[in-house]
Amino acid sequence: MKKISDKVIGRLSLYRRLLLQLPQNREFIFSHELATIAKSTASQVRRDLMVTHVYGNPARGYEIKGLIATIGQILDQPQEQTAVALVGLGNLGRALVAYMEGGQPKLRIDVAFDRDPEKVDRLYRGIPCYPFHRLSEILQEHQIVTGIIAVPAEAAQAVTDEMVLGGVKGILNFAPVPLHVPADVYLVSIDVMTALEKVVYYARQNAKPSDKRKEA
Amino acid sequence: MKKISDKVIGRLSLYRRLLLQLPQNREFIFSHELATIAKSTASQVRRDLMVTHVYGNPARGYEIKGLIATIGQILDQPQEQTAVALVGLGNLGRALVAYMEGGQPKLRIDVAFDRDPEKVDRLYRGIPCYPFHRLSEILQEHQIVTGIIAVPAEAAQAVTDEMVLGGVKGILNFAPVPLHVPADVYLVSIDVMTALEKVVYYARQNAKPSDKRKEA
DNA sequence: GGGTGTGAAGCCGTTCACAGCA
DNA sequence: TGCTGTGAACGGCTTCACACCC
Repeated sequence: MKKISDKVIGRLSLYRRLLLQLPQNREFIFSHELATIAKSTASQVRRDLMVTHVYGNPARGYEIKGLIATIGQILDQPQEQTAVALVGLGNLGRALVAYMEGGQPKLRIDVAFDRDPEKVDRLYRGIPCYPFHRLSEILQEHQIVTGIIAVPAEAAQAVTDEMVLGGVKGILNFAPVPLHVPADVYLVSIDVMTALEKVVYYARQNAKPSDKRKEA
Repeated sequence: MKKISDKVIGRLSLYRRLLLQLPQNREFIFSHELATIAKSTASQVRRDLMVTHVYGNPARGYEIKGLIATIGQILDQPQEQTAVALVGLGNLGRALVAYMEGGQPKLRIDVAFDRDPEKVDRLYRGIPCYPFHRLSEILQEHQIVTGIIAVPAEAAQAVTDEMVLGGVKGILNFAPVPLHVPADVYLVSIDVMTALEKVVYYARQNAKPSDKRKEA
């Protein structure tokens, strides 16, 4: 299978989620319809779907079942569930646990880690929680290759290093620090403060022109 | 001031945060040094800093104070604090409150909203919480132009519409749904499940080659 | 010599536009 | 006729490369 770009993978994940929400009896969908619900364009959707090799029919559109199945083949582990490790069980960590319970059933948070002795060696919503110092050991033991970092900035690089030691190859980071990882580890950082600053900046730009309050 | 791109705004925000963490007595920094801590490249940094019109000196680098001040002029509201509204006080919402307490002091969550009558009409960490139906009213009253959506997917579009009605021009969305907003509203969506699926995908790709466990 | 500022090139992702087909 | 699949054009961002300067 050739390389599929980052962006396309992200959109395929979105398309699948949207397709799964369609009425069960719905069989086909046109690119422009999927584009509408994904807030995208028809060309973009067609381009993206090319990588699935699910071909649409000009009269009917794309077969929904086929798309869902093929996107699953691309994104999901062939077998059962994929185990993910979560480090940090603060508000953010707990929000993520809730998120996952609703979402993709193929992904499961298998183990959690926290610094707080109160949380360690207990279950949180069925997830066992261990202390930081057992990180790499337990990741190796469970053969986990994906980790989520939900700890404060100061701890993030140390946690990352332990994860890498434990054999993790993909990290989703919520700490507001640029992390250093080896070349064979894929890192996605979600920087909430930066995102918010962007929004504030553009909100201001857009609010300015109509300074004399446009609301009636 | 000419248009500054999305990406550049994001990096300026990051650069400022990193510069603020430098030792107080540090006066100058070279582009390659800033690049190292930002996990970027020297050319990228120099390109980005061009928009600030803070010029570096080949012998010394860039003056840190000047950079921080100029980035502040670009990103921050000229006067005091910028008020932000938060909708949804679940785990995610509370995590965001905590985030903001640590971060940028220029940004402050002024009001919160929740569906839960238990939370409504009380203070959470000093932030007053109102019911959903007062959203647009209160946003207008407080002249708030920036909102954060931290509610479940089902409620997100309705909340968005109310925000827009209330005069919001920038939205940071954490609900896993593509939202529809008018052209003059700037929207950033952070889709955690999609980000995680990306990470899982690439983690698998990277883990595969060394299937016969490389750890000694 | 080593770093900056910046045109120019390169790269990638998106959009256009159109032939082919149900 | 209206939609698909896709080569080609376009546009934006990043990287290169080099003249200029301390």
